Amino acid sequence: MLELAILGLLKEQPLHGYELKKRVGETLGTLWGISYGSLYPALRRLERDGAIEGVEPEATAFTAPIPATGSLAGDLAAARARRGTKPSRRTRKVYRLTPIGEARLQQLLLDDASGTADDERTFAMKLAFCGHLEPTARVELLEHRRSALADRLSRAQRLGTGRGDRYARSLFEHRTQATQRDLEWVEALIEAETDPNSHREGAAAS
Amino acid sequence: MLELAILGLLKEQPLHGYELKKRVGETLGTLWGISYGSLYPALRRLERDGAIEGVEPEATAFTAPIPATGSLAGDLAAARARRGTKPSRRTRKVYRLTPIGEARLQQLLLDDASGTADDERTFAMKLAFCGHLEPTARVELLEHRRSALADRLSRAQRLGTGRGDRYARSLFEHRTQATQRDLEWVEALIEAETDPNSHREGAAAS
DNA sequence: GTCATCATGTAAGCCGTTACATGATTGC
DNA sequence: GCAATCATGTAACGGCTTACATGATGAC
Repeated sequence: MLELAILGLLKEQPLHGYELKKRVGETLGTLWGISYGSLYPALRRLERDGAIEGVEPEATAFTAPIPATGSLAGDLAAARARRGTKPSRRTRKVYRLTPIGEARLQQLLLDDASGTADDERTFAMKLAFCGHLEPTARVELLEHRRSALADRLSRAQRLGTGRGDRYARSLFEHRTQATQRDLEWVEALIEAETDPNSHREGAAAS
Repeated sequence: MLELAILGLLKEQPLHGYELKKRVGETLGTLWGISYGSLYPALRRLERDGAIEGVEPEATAFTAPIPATGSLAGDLAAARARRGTKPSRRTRKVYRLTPIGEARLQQLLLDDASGTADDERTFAMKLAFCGHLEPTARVELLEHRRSALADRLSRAQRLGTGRGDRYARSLFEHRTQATQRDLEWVEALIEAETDPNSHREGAAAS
């Protein structure tokens, strides 16, 4: 999951750890807040495995490329000096996805994590980054989710109103309804995917 | 969390591990399926701490109490022989809540687990067992949840439509709506709690 | 007598967290 | 120069899962 988040975000643009953490918070909202204690070790691991690599500081966030002198620290200082305004932050390490990392991302997006606890989070992550998937694979992901939700729903409906006191029952009902809405949502996503009309950029999703 | 589930279920009636696992699945539905690898160690831990204790086999599931001979295995066999029908299963250990366990349950139900990841699960568990709480404490639990959800919602609304491509945005929107519904649900629960009319047994919750 | 199910347990490991420690840069 | 924030990192630990091992019972 952590890997998926990191690779997915780096696919869009190079980032450093601190920023990465913030983005995960924005993308997954309340669903997940990663901690530095897991993030930084993960970054080093991914770098060791060749999935990500550091980028030269001055290439980071500015559209105009600046010729390097060979000294990293020197270049950084120079780049800062050249602009009068808000300099980039300091010793941060900006990472970028390598081809190996791309492959790894595809793999993580594809592989069947069903049956795992924490289905919700995993699917949310996958959905957030499924734009990097081929349309076919994307539909497959959505269909898979749909069938999982449909199963869950029918199981819940077979159980009726649930057991326990009114609190437990209310919980059960509320969850069942939530599942139903999740299902409808996923079905709408699938339809949007299938219907070529809604594929135009800027089309609003319900 | 595991402890909460165990103590909450045992509060209602004595059960053995295997059955406990099934009940958690029924109560929490898709939210959580515990595994034996965590359940049994937890049971032993709770027994060691005096929160739960084993019950005599024949007292387990039958209304008519049968005098014990002193030999557990003997009593079990005897009890089985006395009935012609479906005998109880074998070497299962049936546990019951002790006063210490009750206190522990109250404590777990009460203490502020906000800020923790996995808020959802924890609240779901607490709600499922909040029938064992005093009305005041119950309302407090609900109010606490309400304020957490309200915060979350307003933060989401301040962010607008969310970042990223249409998948990420759709996820964001869907989650925001889910939060809104959670909030309405909790508010309804609070109102039902406050209104003395709806406290009659058998009253239907919307 | 053997298979499926019920039932309990252990060992290893994963994936993350908390708490802590440290350093760079900017704003005042 | 001092505080706030940005930024990176490490160590210890926690809770749960998976995979494995074992045994009892009932159905056939």
